[in-house]
Amino acid sequence: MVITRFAPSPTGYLHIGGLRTALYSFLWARRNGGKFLFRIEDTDLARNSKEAAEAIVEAFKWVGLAHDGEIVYQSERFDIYKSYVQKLLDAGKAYQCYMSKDELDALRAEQMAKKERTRYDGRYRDFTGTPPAGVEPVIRIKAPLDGQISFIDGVKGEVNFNVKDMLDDFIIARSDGTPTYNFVVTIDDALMGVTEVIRGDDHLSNTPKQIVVYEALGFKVPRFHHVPMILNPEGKKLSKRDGATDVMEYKKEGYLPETLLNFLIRLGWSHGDQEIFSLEEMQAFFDPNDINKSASAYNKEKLLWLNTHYIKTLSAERLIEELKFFGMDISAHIKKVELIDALRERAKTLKEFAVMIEQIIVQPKTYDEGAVAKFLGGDALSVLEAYHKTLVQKGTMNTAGEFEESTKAFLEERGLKLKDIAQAIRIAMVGSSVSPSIFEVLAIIGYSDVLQRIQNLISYKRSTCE
RNA sequence: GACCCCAUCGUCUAGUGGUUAGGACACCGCCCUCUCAAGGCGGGAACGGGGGUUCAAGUCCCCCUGGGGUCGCCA
Repeated sequence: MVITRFAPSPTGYLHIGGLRTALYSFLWARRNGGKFLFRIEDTDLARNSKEAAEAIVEAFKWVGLAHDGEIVYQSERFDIYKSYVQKLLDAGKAYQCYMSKDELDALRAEQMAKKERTRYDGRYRDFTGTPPAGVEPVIRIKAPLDGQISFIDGVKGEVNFNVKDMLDDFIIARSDGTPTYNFVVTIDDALMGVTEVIRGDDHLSNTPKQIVVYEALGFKVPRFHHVPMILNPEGKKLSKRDGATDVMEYKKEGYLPETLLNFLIRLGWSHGDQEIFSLEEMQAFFDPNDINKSASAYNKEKLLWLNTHYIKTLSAERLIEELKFFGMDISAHIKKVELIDALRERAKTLKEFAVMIEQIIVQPKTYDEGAVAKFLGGDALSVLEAYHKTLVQKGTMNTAGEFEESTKAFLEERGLKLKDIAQAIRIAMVGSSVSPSIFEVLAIIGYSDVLQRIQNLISYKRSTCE
């Protein structure tokens, strides 16, 4: 049974790097019929907030990655951690260290000055004397003194660390009694039965520490997959300054969850030349052993391209639903499907999509001056008036086909081309010279509103001429 | 600074010793066309450098260079 997990610490929002490792973990568990667990790493009471935890859960919900079981909060498991600290203490595998923070800082400064690597010197490792008064001790684990710690990483391959230049007796419980990260992750991963840990590259050098804990506690070491970081377009580490590292920011910008997932899975992973993956395909093909070793920069153009792809191919129902978030509810519009289909190939984001819809369904309040000057000069206005008259005589019209037929007949009678009137009609309908095919637009706007919009333009033009 | 990781078009990548080094995004050109898109066709564009190994190296080994990460009583 493959059990994976996503374990963010709630210090802020869910960022796209985190979402990517979550996606990978999710897919690998699903592909193997295993479990994908969710844990909130909130042991640092001072820095974590309930809101941040909720924001992460919300973002998770938006992209639609369902986890198995209840969410585990580390802040509710301190008793468990405490018992394991005690276990190590009793077994002589951990000890109390009475070194104060100031002393530690001084030691580090000294080591730094000597250009040595900073490390705890183990002064209380075998201490048996009387502890100094007034110092609350921290608990340190007895790490091996020499040798090598090696493991096979699913993406990096064999990784070796020399104990001498990597490890020291690191702290597993602070002086206030709360346990630290490297200690609790291993306990929880072991207790939750996690078999494969898929996480960011930045944890690679934590791994030997965690292996020390696994071994001290007699737990089975899981398989690790350290996935490379995501870089910003300049090739530097992605930071908050780069903007749009918050998953929910993508929702606000009008990206679909499908887009983001598809984008993220192709960053550092591939399946031949395939670019588009449904969630089902991702589940069928994804294997953490195929993840690239090198970091990858994300590029906005590709993200945007993916979004246009999904907007083009998604069902009208879904699009109508998604558009509501942008204040555009067209679920009651009689031509809603036509509206969606007329615009889906032009909108790059849902945000844009909403604006484009508005430009069609709401009568233009102003007209693009440049377009009016360019396309309504000469006898264009009288042609438009004649066209209006022709439409009035029709009594009613409904489909794009009907509008097209009448318009073509009108033009033919006068020896005109569609070119000669299309832009004038477009300006009447939407106020500018850009829109989808005019016949589709006419059908969407509807017969009576079409007449009115043409009339409006004519009146406007007449009034400005005089 | 120490340790670890990494290195194919501008970007994401294919490539597991023999390829005209393939695809995608972006860019440029042409076609289509009622505008804008979309779409179709075409184009330019890469193995960081140096040594080996081998009949043969983008692929294996070493060095250099460059980039990234970690060195907390943060996670």
